Amino acid sequence: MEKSLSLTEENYIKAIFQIGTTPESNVSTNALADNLQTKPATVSDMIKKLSYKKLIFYKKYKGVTLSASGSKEALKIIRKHRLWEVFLVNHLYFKWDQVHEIAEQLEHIKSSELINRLDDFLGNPTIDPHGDPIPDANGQVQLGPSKLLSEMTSHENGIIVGVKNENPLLLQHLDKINIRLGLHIEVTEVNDFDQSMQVKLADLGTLFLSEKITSQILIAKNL
Amino acid sequence: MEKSLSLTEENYIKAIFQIGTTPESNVSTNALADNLQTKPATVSDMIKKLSYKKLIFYKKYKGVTLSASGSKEALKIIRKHRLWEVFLVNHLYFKWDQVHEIAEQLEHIKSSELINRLDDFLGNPTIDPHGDPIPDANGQVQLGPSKLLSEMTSHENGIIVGVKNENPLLLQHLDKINIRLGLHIEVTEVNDFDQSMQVKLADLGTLFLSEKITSQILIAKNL
DNA sequence: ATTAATTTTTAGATTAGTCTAAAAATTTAA
DNA sequence: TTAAATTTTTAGACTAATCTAAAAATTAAT
Ligand SMILES: [Mn+2]
Ligand SMILES: [Mn+2]
Ligand SMILES: [Mn+2]
Ligand SMILES: [Mn+2]
Repeated sequence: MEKSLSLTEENYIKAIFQIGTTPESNVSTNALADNLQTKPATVSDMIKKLSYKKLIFYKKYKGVTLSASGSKEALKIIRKHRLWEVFLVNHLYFKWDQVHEIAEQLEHIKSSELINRLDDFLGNPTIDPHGDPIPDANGQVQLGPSKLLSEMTSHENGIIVGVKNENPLLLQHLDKINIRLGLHIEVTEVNDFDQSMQVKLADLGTLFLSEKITSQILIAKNL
Repeated sequence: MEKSLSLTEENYIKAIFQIGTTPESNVSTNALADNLQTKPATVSDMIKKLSYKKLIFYKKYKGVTLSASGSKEALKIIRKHRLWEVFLVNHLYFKWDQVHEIAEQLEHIKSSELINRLDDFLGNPTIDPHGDPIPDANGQVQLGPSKLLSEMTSHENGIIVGVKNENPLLLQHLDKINIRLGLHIEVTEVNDFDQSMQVKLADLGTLFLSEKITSQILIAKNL
């Protein structure tokens, strides 16, 4: 019976998972320190511990990658985080910009019984309020392919399926200009100079968007 | 802006609240150590800290009592604990013997917005699944007066309104013999030798109950 | 009212997680 | 390819929460 991870250990595992683009990509000490708002020296210590526990692979100065058991843990935490976000938005009527911080706490509650019942209660959702996929009880995620709005060219169109990060200020701004998941969007013009765009939203008419925003919006890639 | 309590501090404050019968009663170091499954030496240290923070009154060797701010904190934690228990039973279909441990974790989630929305979502319940009153957002509790079944005499009757503790084995046993909150109960006989009782339950006929059980069941005191 | 038993506190260590400052390794640039 | 810049690790220290062992205070029992 291996002891369950501490809250801190869970946060490290999750950060490694989320920083690494591919499962094999090495995550640097500094990147982790940045993400976890701590100091590189602190990260170095924790890395040794996680490595000893075989949750990560680690070679000095070469960064870390998650082991199979590390990935499994990460997916469990992300599953909990996203299911709680769905609960907060769908049942407690929080806005999408208000839930991340609370979910950061709730994701550490230990009870697989609880999370599976919550999953059922919510109707086994496959995406969270920000369009991120929710891993199932076995850690499987099905993520429809998507691209950034900023990567699209004039006259391309598609459906908004997600936002790249959960910064409350970004989310509030998107609310303000009526951008939300599920909307059909068409690029009408791209300005070469600053990559700003003019787009047309279903029903809502025309909008100008800076690259700062278009680089955060995910569009479904229709296969 | 006073820093929020640590999980450990919260558990101490709650234990002091729950051990003390009246708000003024002094809670001993050993009683706390027992309740919190720790050692008296550890309690002595923590007591100093909580005293320094003015959450408790403390005189060496004389035990502790909660200050006004300490009581307020305790009631907030108890409110959270009991609201989460209602959620787990009413919406996730946990049994009443399965929720205490999970609520022990959930009670430490920090967000008054969350707990007030949860309260509304649940329909502002006044009691938890074990019959314990739920403090409102201002820390007010309204507890209908009750007495122990073991204190009743032959031919007395009343409504079961609570259980004194949340030991899963006790709760499971009560389930097994069909005793639950809201039932009308009448004492038909009390055996002087061991205080065991014969009782009649609405619809469910006659039952024999040992003092071990009757001393855990609360009956409404009809005024 | 002494003595004995119990309770509580202090003293000294330990572990997890954190920090700063300095040393070592790696990467980048001249 | 050597020097400079950057990244990472180590060394040493700190805080919160815990423990064991021993000392001090209180309470109970002769
Ligand atoms: Mn989130
Ligand atoms: Mn999310
Ligand atoms: Mn409980
Ligand atoms: Mn309860």
